[in-house]
Amino acid sequence: MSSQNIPTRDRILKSTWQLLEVGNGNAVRMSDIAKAAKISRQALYLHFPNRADLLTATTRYLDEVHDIDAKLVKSRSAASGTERLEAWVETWGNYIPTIFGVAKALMAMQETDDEAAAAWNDRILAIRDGCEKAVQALKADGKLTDNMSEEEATDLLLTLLSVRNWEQLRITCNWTQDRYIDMMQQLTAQALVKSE
Amino acid sequence: MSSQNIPTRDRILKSTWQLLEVGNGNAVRMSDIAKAAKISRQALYLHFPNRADLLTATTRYLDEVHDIDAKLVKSRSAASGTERLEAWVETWGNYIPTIFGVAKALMAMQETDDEAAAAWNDRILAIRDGCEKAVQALKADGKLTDNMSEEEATDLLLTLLSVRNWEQLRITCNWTQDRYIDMMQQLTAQALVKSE
DNA sequence: CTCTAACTTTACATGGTGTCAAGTTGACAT
DNA sequence: ATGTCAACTTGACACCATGTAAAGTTAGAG
Repeated sequence: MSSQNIPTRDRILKSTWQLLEVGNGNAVRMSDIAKAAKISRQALYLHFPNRADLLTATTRYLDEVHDIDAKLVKSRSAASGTERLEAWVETWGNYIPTIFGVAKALMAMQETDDEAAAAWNDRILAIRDGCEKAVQALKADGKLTDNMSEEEATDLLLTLLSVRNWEQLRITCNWTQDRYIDMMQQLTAQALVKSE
Repeated sequence: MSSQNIPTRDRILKSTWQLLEVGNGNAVRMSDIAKAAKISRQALYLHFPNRADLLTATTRYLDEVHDIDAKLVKSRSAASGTERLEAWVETWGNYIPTIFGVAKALMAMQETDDEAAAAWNDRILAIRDGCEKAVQALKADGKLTDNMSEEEATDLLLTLLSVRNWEQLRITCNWTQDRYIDMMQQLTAQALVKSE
């Protein structure tokens, strides 16, 4: 097994991600992860103090593996505000499937665990930042609708692009990923771009 | 205390609702409910076999108390498709705050408990029906956008009007209820009504 | 050969749900 | 007055997941 050579920590993170990925974020226990990583449940706690920490480390791991920063930089190079909004929706929307499992597990923990709540909040802030930048680009072009303030526009964009909405359309309603992206691009443009 | 005279079952349902309401659906235990209803934790199980059943009974109780059916009938009497969409968004959107606590608790249970998942799904189907009717009214008027099928339009409307989106805007982003309704009416109209 | 870091095994505390069984209480019928 | 029944109480316990604690194993580096 080549997986035996990978450092334990990485093997744990990879296993965590895979289990959450195939199970769509449902009910993955510490013991399941340990089994998948071929170590004892207790050894997990030698690497991560608790479940919340393991999950947040997994999101960081995914960000690294997929070099999300590079993709974000690319989406920021769009010429006009409308193109930038489109690019942002596409970039983030296409990243959701990757992190969905871990995100769902973190969201579920959030209700009861303060640490998990803080961790998830942190990630949301990063996404909100992307939304805000897109709104600002629109505003700079004089293309932001007069129906709302920049802050409201950011709130709305963040809400439309939520992981839950992706889950609803992509998983529950069985839309294709392309259809989801397409629809979100339309929807956000209609909502935020001034019509003339 | 007048509450001593109310039949136990009703007192339980009322307590459940109140606890979930004030706590925004967070972490209400069976023992908390028992204490609030002034009975022992075990007596709860004489009235409801488990937590999922208690929660679903609470939603039905709320539907009854607020006579939601009557409100829905009213929203269906709108003349045009666009008016009907507007009325539906307003009716449902204004009902969300009432059921939010219970809904959140039920959604949280859904991840692990099959019975809770089925119960919540049942409720969603009822709401989906409202969305579908609104879309059909739009279609009948020839006002449904050509961008999507009736089914897709229903999926989208259901997603936009989700409890999670309400929570995001109303609680997390601190929007007023009026602003929420207003924005949702705009958003759904832009997305679903044919522009000419 | 020894020390140490990474791991294993076993055991146990905690906190919530749900089950079980034996007792209490008050109203109502006979 | 007595028995019965339903609604409740009390106390104990099984289950399951997280997290803690402690003692033992093992492989590699000095």
